[in-house]
Amino acid sequence: MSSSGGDSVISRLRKLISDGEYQPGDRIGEVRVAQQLGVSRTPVRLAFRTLEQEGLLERAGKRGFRVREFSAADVLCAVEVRGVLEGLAVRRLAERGLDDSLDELLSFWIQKGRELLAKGHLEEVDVGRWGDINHSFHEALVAAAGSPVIGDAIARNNHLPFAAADSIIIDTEALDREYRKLLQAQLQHELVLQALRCGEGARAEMLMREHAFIGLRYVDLLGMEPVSLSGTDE
Amino acid sequence: MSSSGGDSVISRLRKLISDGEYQPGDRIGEVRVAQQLGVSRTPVRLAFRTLEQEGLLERAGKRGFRVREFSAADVLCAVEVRGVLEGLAVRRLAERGLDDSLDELLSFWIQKGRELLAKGHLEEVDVGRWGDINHSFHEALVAAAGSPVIGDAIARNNHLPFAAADSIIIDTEALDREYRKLLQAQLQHELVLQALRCGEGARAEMLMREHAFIGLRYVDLLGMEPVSLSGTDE
DNA sequence: GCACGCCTGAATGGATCCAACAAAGGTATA
DNA sequence: TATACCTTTGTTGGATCCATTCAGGCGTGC
Repeated sequence: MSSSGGDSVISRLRKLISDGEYQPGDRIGEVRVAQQLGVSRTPVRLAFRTLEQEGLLERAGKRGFRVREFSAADVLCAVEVRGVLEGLAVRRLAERGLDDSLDELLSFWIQKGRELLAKGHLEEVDVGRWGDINHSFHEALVAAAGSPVIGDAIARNNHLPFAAADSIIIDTEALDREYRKLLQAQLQHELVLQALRCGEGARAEMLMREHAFIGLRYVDLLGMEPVSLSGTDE
Repeated sequence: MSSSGGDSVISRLRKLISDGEYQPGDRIGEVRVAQQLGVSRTPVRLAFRTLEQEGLLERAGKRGFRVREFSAADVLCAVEVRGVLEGLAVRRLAERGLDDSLDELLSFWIQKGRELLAKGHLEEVDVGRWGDINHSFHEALVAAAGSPVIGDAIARNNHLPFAAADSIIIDTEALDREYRKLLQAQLQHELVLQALRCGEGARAEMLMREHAFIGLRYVDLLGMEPVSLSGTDE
């Protein structure tokens, strides 16, 4: 019994790491994790291999693993990687043409975004809803790119902390500023769809690349604290 | 005893798959693989998780794995992914400037390539040597991109069959044609270095993207058989 | 006093055992 | 005869056990 459902060890361990329970650079042992999660060593060993492939862990010498540390530069780089990959996806999409059903789907999520932002300000509950809308839009784009390869590459990249498209840091203290950010994101979504409809592959690609930065650079511009991962207390 | 060294199960299994021992789409069982490799189920299970992350295996329903199948379109897509990622790497490199030691290293491998191709034709032993030179050049570029994130993404992408930069198919029957291909590749290497020295990020990126296609599209142009993976006998 | 080597302990990797679940086939009933 | 349920079997996931290896400490010899 217990809540040991299959891959739940992986996600629980991932959460432990991102919560800072295991510090970046720390050696991470099978026995301790197994005890902490209340499971045997076997699923932990399996999870370690998976998380190593995901990039959250790295081999510590010949023996064991350690939690990988990511600098702010790494996070920026991961965001750029997502940008070029999603850019590739939309360029291919523009080149092969946008079919009606996908146009409809994208329009649907754009309409949802419009409705969410229509009231002119942002409330705290809207944050999660925007996350869903944004995720669905991106997912639809990537899924339609013609091959699962791009989606896989993006998915693997998204395992890195703060790299995923839906990991925009929302400062609930400054919903006003966040609202302007989401307005910008929404505009970029609409521009991408516009470019796709016109078959403008290069433009769509560049828009998507720029769009990736919205969670990072735009934050800096607005004077917020840049993301830092390693060893910061909250 | 036996030759069961650590990750060797992974590479042996990878080889079994790429050799067509297990057909794409086939369900792959732990017991059979374990017996075939002469090891217990445990390392096989670990290898399955790793290969799943690498994209060679996929979950078959709720239970077990199956060998993933790649279409020609997927291979093309993986090559394009490598192109945009390596393009990103060199653009970042151009933007932050090329330091002397890297310039020296890249020049070294370019010189090696020049020497290899200087005699005006290609011999069979040169194929492997070109592979090494090419690999070193690409590796040096990616390693210098400022963050391991890009390199990781490329490495993961390279696990897909025929996606790696050093998996140019060399037709030893037509070394003359292959020679012209490698001349082109060498020229592209030199152009990239030129662009890097001038800080021309966009140009370097586009050159690198185009360079990625040299193993595929150029093959088609020359009338060779396009790569096909699934179920073809050799 | 320093260095080399041995010994001990701990942690990981591999093998085996047990349980749970899914798929398939057979039988009974409507 | 067809369908539904039950049984049986095979495969996978989890737990435990054994061997191997790496690291650290201590002792002895030079």
